[in-house]
Amino acid sequence: MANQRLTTGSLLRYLRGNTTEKATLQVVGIKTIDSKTDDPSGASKRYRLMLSDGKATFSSCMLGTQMNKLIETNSLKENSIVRIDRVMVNSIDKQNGRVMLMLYELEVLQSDCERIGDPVALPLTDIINNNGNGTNRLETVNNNQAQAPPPAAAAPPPATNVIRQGSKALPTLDNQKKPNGDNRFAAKGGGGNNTIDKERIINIDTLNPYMNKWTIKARVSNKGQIRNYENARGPGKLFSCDLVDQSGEIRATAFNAECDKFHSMLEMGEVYYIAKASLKAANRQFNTTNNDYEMTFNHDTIIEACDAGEGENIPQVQFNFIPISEVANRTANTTCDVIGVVKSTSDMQTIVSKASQKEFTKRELLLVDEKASISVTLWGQQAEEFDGSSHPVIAFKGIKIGDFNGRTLSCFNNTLIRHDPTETQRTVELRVWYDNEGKSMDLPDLSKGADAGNRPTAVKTLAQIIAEGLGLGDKPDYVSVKAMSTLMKKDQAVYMMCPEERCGKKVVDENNGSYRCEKCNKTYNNFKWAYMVSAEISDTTGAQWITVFRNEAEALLGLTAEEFGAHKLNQSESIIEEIVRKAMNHERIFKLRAKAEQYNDERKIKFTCVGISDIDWSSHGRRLLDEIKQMEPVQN
DNA sequence: CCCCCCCC
Repeated sequence: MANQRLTTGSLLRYLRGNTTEKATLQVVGIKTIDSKTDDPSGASKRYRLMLSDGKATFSSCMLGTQMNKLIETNSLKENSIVRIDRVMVNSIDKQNGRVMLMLYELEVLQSDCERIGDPVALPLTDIINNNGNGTNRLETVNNNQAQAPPPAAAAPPPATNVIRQGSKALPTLDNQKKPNGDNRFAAKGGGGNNTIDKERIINIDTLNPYMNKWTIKARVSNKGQIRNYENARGPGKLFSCDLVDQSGEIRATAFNAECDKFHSMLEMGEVYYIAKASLKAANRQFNTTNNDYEMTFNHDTIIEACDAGEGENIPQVQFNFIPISEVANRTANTTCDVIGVVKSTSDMQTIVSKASQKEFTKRELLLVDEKASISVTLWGQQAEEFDGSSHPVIAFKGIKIGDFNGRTLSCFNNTLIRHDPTETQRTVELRVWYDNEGKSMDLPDLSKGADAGNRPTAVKTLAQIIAEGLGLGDKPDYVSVKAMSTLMKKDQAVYMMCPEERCGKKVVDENNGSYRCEKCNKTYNNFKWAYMVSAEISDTTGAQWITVFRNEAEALLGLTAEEFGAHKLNQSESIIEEIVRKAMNHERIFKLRAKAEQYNDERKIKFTCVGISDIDWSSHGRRLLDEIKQMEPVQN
């Protein structure tokens, strides 16, 4: 139907820089851009649209690649009606004053339609800087450009070749050398013809490589030291910092001359106006912000300190927290932001780096949230200065995910560590949760081999495991076996464990209400029950003794170590026998870690259970738990 | 254009 109302005049308003309105427009032409990049896969394919507002058309509208599928699925086609949800004006070629509209978000309102009206074409030139009179910019060049000789390195690219991944194909005037004196550095208060336009501040989350003439107002939320490097082009130096505003954050790096200039100027926590820097795709491996792009300060970058009080509305930092349990699902050696309560803190320790033979100091924390706990390593000065004795809420921004013994977190020296951060509601939530219940909860620890149970394993018989010599190598082997538990040392299923969170050692019951931990060299007035179950599992080919710890023992027996320990204390023999009997009468998949250990001069393969699964474990476990609970109330 | 961040 052709009766959709188009937003007359909106194209001109967009081109004049008023890009906030959500106009309804008609797509009157679609062109595929032959990107001529090195990438033949078509991944960088782009579409250029001609849009009509009923009265005017504009033919240089670049469609964001994430919407390519609209065209490829034939949802967006010639004469479709769309609503423009996010658009920006981009000056692509200042020599000739050409501009384009970047379409970042749009919605197809009506796929099939007839052509509406008889619109005329708007010029492709910079209407913003020509006061909307539509004349070619060459006739009204501004002073900067009038004095500038044509830059040798920047022949205007053909319009169809302009938008690509990466910035190399996108020379803008901002990247070219300005001949008229040193206007690269605007001192506070400004001066000259290259001061910052504070009236047109844009949000950090809208920055992209295809725009220029932007200014951001941002706080330095993290600042690195100057580092030296050496590569094929010789030695160099750099520093990086993170910049935030209310919309988001971005990483920025300065090399060599800019490194010297801006490292001394930018202060951690202060707010600055920043204009004219290069933008490129963020390197996910090293970028701890959530921005798709990162910034490089260049020759033309202008940074001006914000006057006192002017930056009050700019946040201190942007966190993108993931729950601790989610760390288990993330790729190792990437970074993330987490927040939690410090449940325990180790003393300072010293290690020697294998690579450099240098000594490093460290401290380990156990960080907890409502669902899980994880080991966090602090290094050097950060470790020395850390005081976790009051169980503070700590936020980490840009912390590295490691995969030792499950999942761990390890601080970089640019990891931001914040005690009781005020910018997030989580601080209060976690404080209340921890003080009321969290401090006495026993949560799954991602740093205690949690991921071992998740790795894919082959299913083999017990005879195959022995015949193939699994576990005899230097590294452990993981294998699954379909088997039934046939024997269990029920009297030794639980032991009294040191109450210290990171210890795990067996304590000696001194039979006077105190319990001695030799590892901690301390005497406690309490202990924790912990599982270490020796069980024999059997299949049709053989039998094997295995050791079953916490999570798997809970799955095997259907109750917690604390509950089991309570029955043991009560000397409820019949209940324990019933629990064990129920655990033994059906087949399950046991996931095992096989690893040879030396016992005097005998090499023996030790099998540790790292996972137990059942055909329908959840309903079975609940049934088992319900039955046990009906027998006798569990005492805590 | 860097990108090291350590050990069990």
